[in-house]
Amino acid sequence: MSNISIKDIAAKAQVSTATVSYVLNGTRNVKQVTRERVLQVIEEMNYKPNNAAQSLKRRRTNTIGVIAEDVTVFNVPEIIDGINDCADRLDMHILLTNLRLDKRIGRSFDDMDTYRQYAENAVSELLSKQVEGIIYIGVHPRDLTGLCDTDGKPIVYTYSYTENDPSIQYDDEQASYEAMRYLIDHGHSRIAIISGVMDSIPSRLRFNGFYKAVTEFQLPFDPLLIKMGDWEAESGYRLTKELLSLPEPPTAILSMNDVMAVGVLRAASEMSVSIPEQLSLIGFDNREFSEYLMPRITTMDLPLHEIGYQAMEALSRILQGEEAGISPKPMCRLIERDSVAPPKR
Amino acid sequence: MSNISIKDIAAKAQVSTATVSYVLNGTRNVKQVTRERVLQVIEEMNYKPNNAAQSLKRRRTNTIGVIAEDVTVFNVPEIIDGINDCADRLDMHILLTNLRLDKRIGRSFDDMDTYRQYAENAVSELLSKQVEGIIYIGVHPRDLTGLCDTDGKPIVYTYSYTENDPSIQYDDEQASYEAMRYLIDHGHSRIAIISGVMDSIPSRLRFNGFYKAVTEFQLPFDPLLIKMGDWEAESGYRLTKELLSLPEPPTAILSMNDVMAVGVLRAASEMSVSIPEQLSLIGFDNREFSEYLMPRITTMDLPLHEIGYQAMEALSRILQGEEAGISPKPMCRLIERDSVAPPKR
DNA sequence: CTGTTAGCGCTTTCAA
DNA sequence: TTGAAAGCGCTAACAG
Repeated sequence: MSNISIKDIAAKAQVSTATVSYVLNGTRNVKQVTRERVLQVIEEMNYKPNNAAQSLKRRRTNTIGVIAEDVTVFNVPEIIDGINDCADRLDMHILLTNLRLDKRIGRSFDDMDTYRQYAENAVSELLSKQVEGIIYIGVHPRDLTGLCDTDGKPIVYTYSYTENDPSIQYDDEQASYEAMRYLIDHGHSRIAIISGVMDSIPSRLRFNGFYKAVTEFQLPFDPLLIKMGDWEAESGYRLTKELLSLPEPPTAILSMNDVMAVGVLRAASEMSVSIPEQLSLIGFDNREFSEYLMPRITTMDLPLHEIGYQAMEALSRILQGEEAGISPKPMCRLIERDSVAPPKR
Repeated sequence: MSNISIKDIAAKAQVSTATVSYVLNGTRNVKQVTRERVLQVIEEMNYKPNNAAQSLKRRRTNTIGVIAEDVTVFNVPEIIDGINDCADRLDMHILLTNLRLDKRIGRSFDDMDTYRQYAENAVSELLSKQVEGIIYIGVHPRDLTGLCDTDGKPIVYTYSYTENDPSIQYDDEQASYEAMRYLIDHGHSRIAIISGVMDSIPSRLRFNGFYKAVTEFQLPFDPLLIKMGDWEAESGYRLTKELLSLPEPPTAILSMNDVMAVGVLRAASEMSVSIPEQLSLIGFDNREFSEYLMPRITTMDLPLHEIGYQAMEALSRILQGEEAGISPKPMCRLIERDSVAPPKR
């Protein structure tokens, strides 16, 4: 059992506790033989320094807190992984709190009051554990201003943002612009878009990218090709049916997420419209299943790992007293698969 | 900034530090007015107790360590969530370490030496942080005997096991038996099975369940219906082609995971064998995508949340000085969807 | 009901 | 090159 303290080591090695501390931390020159003797005793007794005592004394923990709204939501684990990746390099430690929002409050993210309590408790606990900063991982990009009071400690948001604190997000607008360009490059001009719920940031940004491409490439603009979904497969299904029933149906659909793309697939299949031969499809998120569908769908990969990594970097920079710095937004990357082909004429 | 200590509170509230501590912990009766005064000052100054100091003094941290081999692997987040769920109720805290094994060593889990170092460091760090016990979450069920020396602190394994320590796993054998029964109940008797790699524990156990059903229900036993896959979609694809080319092909396939089931779907589609009309299919794992395939596939849901929950419970019991206790293995649950139908005759 | 005080295990200043 | 000793912020035994 680890009730061995520096004192036990000191006694057994016949030195003072100070000396043990010196060899442990390399804070001072210690005679070679002494050092070796101490090291050996440490080894023998399998001594592990008590981190609580160290933190108390040093008044530093090298630890940051990570608050995840829900670790079971698809984007979160990869972001955590990115944070870990960076933290390992910086020799920082992570204290992870899982708010379990999905299980506890379902999808009602609109009303912050319902989960503010959870967030506050998490922050409070983390602060109590002397973290030097916090990274907050949302499950859905939205404005979280006023959610957490971190008592002056720096906080960085990912996959969400606030008015005052730094936040790391990928470039949604660029992503949908790229997707459109890819479709256009393949010869499409009658391109429909199925959005997520319209009060969501990504929906708006992705629309911007869409419009930008439409404008820039002078595509015929047809409001009938713009459909408002709600992120769920059912809406993709329903809207695709509408789209394909149009007198002049689109030759390609850009779906704002992969889940709705599943609905597109189903609708197309039911209407005997084959993808990609008669209809091209691009999804968003590069969800794991997008690769398993038939056909495997072309989709936008979200730079989740990098978002986490950058969040950790930014926080570290702030901790060093530097500016958060505005590294360029991580970019999405198109994963080319089998759901896009030139339109048949 | 939280450099406010109990002393500051004591001074401002004109009491001793002891009194502050008493009201904070409710360890002793404190006169109503005094308590309120203290509480108010605490509130005013936004005081948060220093956890490091508390732990040091109390010699208890109420904290356990969780070592996840890789948080980005599908089974892990849900297990973590279960641990969290239980830990919240027990008022225990979690220190999570992500080994990042998938990114660092890929799939070479066979050679423990390649990752022992990571595991040892993780344990060592956790011990240093005074965790009272550890839960280890594997990404693949296998024997981990000798991986970690926890220096006498209790450890519970999930999704893996060792010879000497308690471990929580679901019942693989029962699961495949149930799947078989479901198929049999639907009228199938010529049932093929596509396994994972054969040196894996789940493969063997699921085979046992398969045999048990075959024996118990006196199905015609045909070795041609037994195929060894490797967990990947490609193997499901290839083996299904073999199966469907048999003089007397099976009417149903039990695939030992959902990924290989995707291969089954592809092969069947290519050979114009429709599922479930001409071929029934059951998968394993209830991966998210299984619901998005066409048809939505019937699959065995793994009780991941419960595994995590039970691991935490078991650890807590050990910490209380009780026996780990052998609660019954959590059961898998068949998720009925659209890939099973009676065989056509 | 409240206060004084010894220490938890460690780092670090000061002194030798 | 080493040691003595003062605390870091807190809890709890002891005293009143």
